[in-house]
Amino acid sequence: MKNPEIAKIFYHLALFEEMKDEFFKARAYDKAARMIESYGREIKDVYEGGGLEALQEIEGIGKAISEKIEEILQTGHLRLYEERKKEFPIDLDGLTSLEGVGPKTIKTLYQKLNVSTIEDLEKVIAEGKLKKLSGFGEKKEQQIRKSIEFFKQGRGRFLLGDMLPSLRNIESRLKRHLVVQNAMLCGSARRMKETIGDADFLVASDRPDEVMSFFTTLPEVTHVYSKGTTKSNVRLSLGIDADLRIVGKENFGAAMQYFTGNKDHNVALRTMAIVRGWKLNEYGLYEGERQIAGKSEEEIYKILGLDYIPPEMRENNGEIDLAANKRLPKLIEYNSLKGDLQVQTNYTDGLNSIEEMVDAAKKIGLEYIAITDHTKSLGVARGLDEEGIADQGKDIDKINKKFEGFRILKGAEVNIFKDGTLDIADKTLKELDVVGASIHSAFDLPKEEQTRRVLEAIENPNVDVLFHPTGRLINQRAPYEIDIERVIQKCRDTETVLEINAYPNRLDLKDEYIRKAVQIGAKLCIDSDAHSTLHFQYLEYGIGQARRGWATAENVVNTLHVDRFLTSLKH
DNA sequence: GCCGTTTTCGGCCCGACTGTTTTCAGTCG
Repeated sequence: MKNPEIAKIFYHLALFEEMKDEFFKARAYDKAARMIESYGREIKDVYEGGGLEALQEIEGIGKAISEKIEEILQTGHLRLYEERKKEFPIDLDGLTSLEGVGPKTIKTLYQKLNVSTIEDLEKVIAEGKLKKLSGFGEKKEQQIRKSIEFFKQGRGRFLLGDMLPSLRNIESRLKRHLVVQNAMLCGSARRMKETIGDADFLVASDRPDEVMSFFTTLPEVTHVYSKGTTKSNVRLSLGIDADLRIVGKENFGAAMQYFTGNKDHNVALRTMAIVRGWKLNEYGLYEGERQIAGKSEEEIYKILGLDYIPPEMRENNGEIDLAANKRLPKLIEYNSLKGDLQVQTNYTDGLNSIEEMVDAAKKIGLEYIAITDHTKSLGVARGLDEEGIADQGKDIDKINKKFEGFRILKGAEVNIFKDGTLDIADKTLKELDVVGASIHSAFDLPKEEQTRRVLEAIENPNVDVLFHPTGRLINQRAPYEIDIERVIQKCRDTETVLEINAYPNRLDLKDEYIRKAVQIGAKLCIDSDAHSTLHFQYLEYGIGQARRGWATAENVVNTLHVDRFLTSLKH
């Protein structure tokens, strides 16, 4: 069983415990579920490698939960979970996804009205039974009805790249508002997480009423869930929900820290504060009544004895220990890329000409790009054959003469056949500056076969880069089955570069694999996979992902100037 | 159920908003 499925069982156990008023057990299950869900390796592999003891090494997993995991892995289910489901045969995923409906409401609905699904809930509302329950009323019924409506419109996590431009636009309008002293988009967007569930805006102002009215009446706002003096929650026309929190400017840093998260990182900091006899909340760090930090994020980390931790690292994955020991890596900076190694043009499925792509690349500060159009076995993209590649090379030679201080590199995105061979002859590949290899067919090979296929391609001395190494499309297609650790290892051994594809729905490698690559010293690059001049802006998401994977500039080959970059490639 | 820089027992992050409650419970982040 895979991590998300195991995590789900514990999330559900947490809900059941909460229904039974066992809050601390619930918290323990919830924490274990979150750890499992975000764990870098398959829990199954951890267990098979080191048994119960290895499981208990994971924070939040002790004796009882490790034994439950063992039972799940050995038998495929958990007796306790089956019993709870019998006791409360309820569609938890459905009902908990309704805003304003939590475990207590679910329990009451089930026990008093026999509601176990959203459909049941709609029915008792229609029959007028809901508002007659004690603790429920007209308003509550309205709220739930509205939640059901929104649920049906579809919710979920949104691609960072789909949301960030619009959210930043709102952020900058908040910033410019006359009574706003400071404004910031926090939450998972600030951590540059590949997908975000909602948007968290933070504002410093001493006239919160005016800001709150401004925010809740933005043209993008389609519904106001709640509006208070310091906090409100709305739905935006983008489909995503947004929170606004308003604090005084003396609290802004503490609030930034708090609303950037993640939750586990915050809990760890709060615990550090408690150990020192202090209290940390969104208003500041307090010794008794006295605020000892809060104006800036930096001072909070400093007083807690930590180096400043960049938002992208705040996942409680060991960053706090590193910060305490002054050993945080110096993450790659957002403006540090000199080149882009995957660019398509109108020779195949790109929209723009080579010249247009060069102009756009220059505008965002790049010094070189590799033109890597698709190759012949990708029929849908009208991929180039050996002759087409040679012709394009001649064109590139001509165009290169037109641009001062910019270099167009010759490249290709070649396809890896099922047997690990490539669709372009080695003789042609040898002439190119940058050869990227990728999988565009037979996504569903068994793991061992898929892994061998990719390892074979990496061993080809002409292959410089492995493009989008796991093939996933976020929210659309699962990664293909592959032993990514072996692939990373082989890339290091052969000096093949692993791509971090910055396209918003790829972000492939993902953060935890980047960390693996960084740990063992494999080389990385960050590419836009641009199919149009507009796509170079995606590089920012790739850098964000690299930072989430703790990569430094030294780990990323396209931070090098062009000549040094070319000599860094394998020969 | 987890965990240990006061601890192997006795704590467990903390505050805002809403609704139905006249002092608080539930939910959310």
